Amino acid sequence: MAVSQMAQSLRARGLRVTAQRALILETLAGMRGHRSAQEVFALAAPQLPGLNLATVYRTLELLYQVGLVDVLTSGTEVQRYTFRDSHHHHAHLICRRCGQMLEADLGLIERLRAEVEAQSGFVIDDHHLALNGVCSDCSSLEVTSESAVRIQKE
Amino acid sequence: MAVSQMAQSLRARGLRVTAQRALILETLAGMRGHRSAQEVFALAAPQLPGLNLATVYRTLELLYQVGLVDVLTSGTEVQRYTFRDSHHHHAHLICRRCGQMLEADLGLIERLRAEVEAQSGFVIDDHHLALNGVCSDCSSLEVTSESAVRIQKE
DNA sequence: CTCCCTGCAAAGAATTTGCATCTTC
DNA sequence: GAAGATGCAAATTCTTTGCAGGGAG
Repeated sequence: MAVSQMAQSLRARGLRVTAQRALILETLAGMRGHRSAQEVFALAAPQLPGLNLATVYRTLELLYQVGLVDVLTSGTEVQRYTFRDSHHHHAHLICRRCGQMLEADLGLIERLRAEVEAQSGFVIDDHHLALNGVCSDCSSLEVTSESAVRIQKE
Repeated sequence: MAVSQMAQSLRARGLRVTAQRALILETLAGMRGHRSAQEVFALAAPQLPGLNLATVYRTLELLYQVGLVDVLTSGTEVQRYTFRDSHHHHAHLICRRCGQMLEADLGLIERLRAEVEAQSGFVIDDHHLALNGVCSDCSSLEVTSESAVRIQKE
């Protein structure tokens, strides 16, 4: 379970294990995809009456620093966190038009890691490859209705 | 020059070329690295009295959708934009502790592109590889002062 | 028993929107 | 001249902070 690993990581740094932290981590771990602090809060709050949004912000940031959680933002978006369980090597395909985000699996990234670590002195524990472009739906739309295409949000 | 390309991209979509848009694009193009809307505004405003921050936000978002500009956010940060000139194939190394961001060049990513395009139907025009970890400075610090290390922001 | 954490509430930022007016095509 | 853009200012959201009380080690 994720929480026991968290306890270890926190204690190793003299940080404390609390009900809030455990709940927030488990909530994030249980959610699919990349979630914002607000989303995590919405789902976790009912489980622990009195839980505060500020605590969620503080905890996610802390879990990120400790390395249990990853952060990313795609397109024009707010900060999003992901639980770091399986090290899945996938890329994110982000469409400039509709903003949709797909995931594409690929196992080639891992190869870069050792190389980069050696060069930089970094200890890399996660990666995120974002590919920007236009998805097939949006690009076909463009061809169809010519230059009359309006740019819209969402 | 960047502006002429912009004119083309905009007109192709029935969008207009204005002094503000030209200035914002040129300003971003002239700045190194990844800049926030606020930074672009600060530098551009003196050039065009009356320029409004809201316009900068609207314009950067538009330039992103049109594909002239890229967006990214690393670690715990605000939205940042970059002018898309040279397609430099580099990765960003982001430290969980101090938040510093280094760039590491590597030319292997390009290979993935065709593959991913074929699989997904996306037309990819930019990429961004973020590698999260702990930089050498921070990791040596940890070893030295043991578990007494406090986690701090910035 | 000592700090670390959390809840609360208020402060700050960062972004977005409505609308009247000015411009580009 | 018509539809698109911009400037302003207000409204939203998202995040962060100061503090006093509660809780983990």
